[in-house]
Amino acid sequence: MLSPSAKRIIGAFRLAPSQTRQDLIDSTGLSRVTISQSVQELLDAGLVIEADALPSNGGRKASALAINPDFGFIGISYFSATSLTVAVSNLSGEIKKLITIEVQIGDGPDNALPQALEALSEVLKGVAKSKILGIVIGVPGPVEHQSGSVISPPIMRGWDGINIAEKFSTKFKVPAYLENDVNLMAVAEHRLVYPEIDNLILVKMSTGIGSGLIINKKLFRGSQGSAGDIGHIQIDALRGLPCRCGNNDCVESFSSGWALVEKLKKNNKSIKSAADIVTLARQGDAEITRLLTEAAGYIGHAIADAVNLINPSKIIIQGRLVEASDRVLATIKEVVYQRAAALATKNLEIVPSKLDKNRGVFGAAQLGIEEFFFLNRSYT
Amino acid sequence: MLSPSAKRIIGAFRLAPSQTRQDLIDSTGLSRVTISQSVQELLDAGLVIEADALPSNGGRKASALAINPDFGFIGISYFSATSLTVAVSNLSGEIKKLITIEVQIGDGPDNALPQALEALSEVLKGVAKSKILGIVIGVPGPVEHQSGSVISPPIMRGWDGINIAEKFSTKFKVPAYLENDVNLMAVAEHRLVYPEIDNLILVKMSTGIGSGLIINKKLFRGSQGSAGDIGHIQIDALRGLPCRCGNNDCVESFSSGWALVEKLKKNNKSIKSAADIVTLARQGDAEITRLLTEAAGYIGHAIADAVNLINPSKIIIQGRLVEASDRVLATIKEVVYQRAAALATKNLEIVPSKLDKNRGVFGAAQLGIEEFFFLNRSYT
DNA sequence: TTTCTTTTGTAAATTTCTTTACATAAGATT
DNA sequence: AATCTTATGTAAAGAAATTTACAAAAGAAA
Repeated sequence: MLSPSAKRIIGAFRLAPSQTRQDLIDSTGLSRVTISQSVQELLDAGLVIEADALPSNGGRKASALAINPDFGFIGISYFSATSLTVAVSNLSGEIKKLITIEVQIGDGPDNALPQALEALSEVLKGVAKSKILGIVIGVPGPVEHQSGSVISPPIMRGWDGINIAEKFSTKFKVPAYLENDVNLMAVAEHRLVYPEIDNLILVKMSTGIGSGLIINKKLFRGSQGSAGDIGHIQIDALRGLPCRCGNNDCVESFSSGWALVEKLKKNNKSIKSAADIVTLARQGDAEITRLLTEAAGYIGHAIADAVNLINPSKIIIQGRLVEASDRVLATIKEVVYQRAAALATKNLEIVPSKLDKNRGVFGAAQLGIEEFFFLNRSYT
Repeated sequence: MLSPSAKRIIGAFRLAPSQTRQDLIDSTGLSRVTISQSVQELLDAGLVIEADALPSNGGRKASALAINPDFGFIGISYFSATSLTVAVSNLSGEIKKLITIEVQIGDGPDNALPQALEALSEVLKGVAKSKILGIVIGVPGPVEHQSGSVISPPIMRGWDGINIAEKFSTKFKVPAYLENDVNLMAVAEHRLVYPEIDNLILVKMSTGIGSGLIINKKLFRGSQGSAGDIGHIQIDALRGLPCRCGNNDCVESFSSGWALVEKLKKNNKSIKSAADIVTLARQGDAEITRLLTEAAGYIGHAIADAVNLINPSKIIIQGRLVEASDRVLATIKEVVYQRAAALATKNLEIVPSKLDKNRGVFGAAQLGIEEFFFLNRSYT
């Protein structure tokens, strides 16, 4: 069992991965003596390692300390609508192994769930059982945390009410956490790219439209776990357009990948998926670019609402549709800066994501690491 | 100087104002010995008092402990658009004195500010200087905390950039905190009526429209202090209606008290203020009731957006316009339950305020008490 | 080389809280 | 009245952190 001070030091490493003992004194508020002793305790336990010495500041060189990346590992099982990615992360958040296979999550859990358990156990083969510290499962649907299950998920047909987290925790005998995919992306952007930002929104515009909220540097889930549901904000201009959620006029019912595909199918375009839209837009298809711009406008409306309400200082736009045309991000910016209140946009930046397509997996790693360090505090 | 444990005990009283020593053991996690000793320390310091003994649970009666309400007092200066209320609260949040005078805040600070300082010093006359623990100033405009001033306030003409908090802290030689009026109302509703709710939104629909957000039981101000700006969410159906904020189509531009007054003035009604609307609506004026219902519909749109994004479990509706007709609240409920996503409304309650017209002052008292206990920790 | 400066280690005394143990207060139950 | 039960007080020993004080390592500057 670690001393309380040692735990505080671990906490400090979350905000700054590499720190000298002097840095730790400042960031934890603990005394120099306590830092000295507790760091020794962490070094002995193997949780922290001493990295290379830093260049001198005119005196003795300080030695950089960091969490031992290989102290343990997080297993990740990340579902998108059409694929499953299983991965292993170390305590630095580095993805050590990653396999993606095709899985239709809409076909229900009967195949997908055993497949995920099997695939995860496959990528975890090289890892000693005692070094598996936790598992994070990402899913494209609304998550209820207490029950570890998804509730009325629009695209995860057949998964409603199944305790997904429990399946993993039972098989691997470690804590398992279920989280919404877009929330994980928001965590990734915050922890890896903008850790100093207090309030941030990540908007994903792909097959569906959703967002993840970081409020006061923490993932905010809302009272039912459905916070950030920007895709189902209603736009009156859509006048009765049905959404797959059952309601009408949602941003998603026009501006999402699936909605655009539906619309273009009718106009006898040879379009089957959101990917085709991207391809055609990149080839300069004027009609599609016009449609994308219109779609971006509506998303801009919803984002402007979010800016007025939440007043974040950073919005990250991500998803296939942004990649399709520069007009998309440009239009969103235009609309948000025009529609949202002046004070709220004063220091607001709207930027594309800087992470690659595995951002959800990165976020899962970060979440798993934090759960391990801060909830499951019984590490020896 | 209080011991750390004593401070934790003080913190526990914020969540439950009356607790026995046994309760404190549970709520603080401290040991029985430490509770016993630290409570004695607080009793000696006069910060805590021992109230009457509670009925027995089969053994010795427990004695209820509470913060000593008269240990010190909070000075409050609360501006509305047309009035100034100065008040004194004790540490229980009880308002001991309250004076309201007519002041037009739109006439600028030259008269209003000295008047407020003078009036506050008047109500504080009976209070020993050493017992004034802090001052909270409520204003109907966007507040920037670092600078203690309002920024580009739409109705507080001439106040922009003036360090209001400093004027009070200089005169009374205690910390002074500037806060937005609607934020204070949200604090009041949460602390006094729904302390157990994690996420709550208070919507005020009066001359203007605004909201205050309680997120994870704490007042959420956003990155620039403008969070909760629900009144300037845009409604496309309004098609170019100018708002006093300079933009078009804001909810406020149709649904607020000032907008309705403007509209009704043109239709040659004998209407001068929002109060007249209330009077006529109560008399059953059909046109006004119809207008109010339409206005409520638009506010419902904006609230539905907020519900989708923030997923609170309670929304409190407050303001003159709600009091004008039962149709207002009914319409808001209808629209929100219809427009917001099913999961987000599953456990959502939309209710009228239970506090009286001084709710903002109550909130200021709560804020002042919390600032005193948790920021200004040097109380002897 | 000598003398700074920065960074870290360690011992001793002290403070704060914890656990353990024993004691007492005060009402309920029998 | 005797015996529970609940609530609290207090002393003693130990754990964990702090402050204080003295040292030492290691490079920069003179």
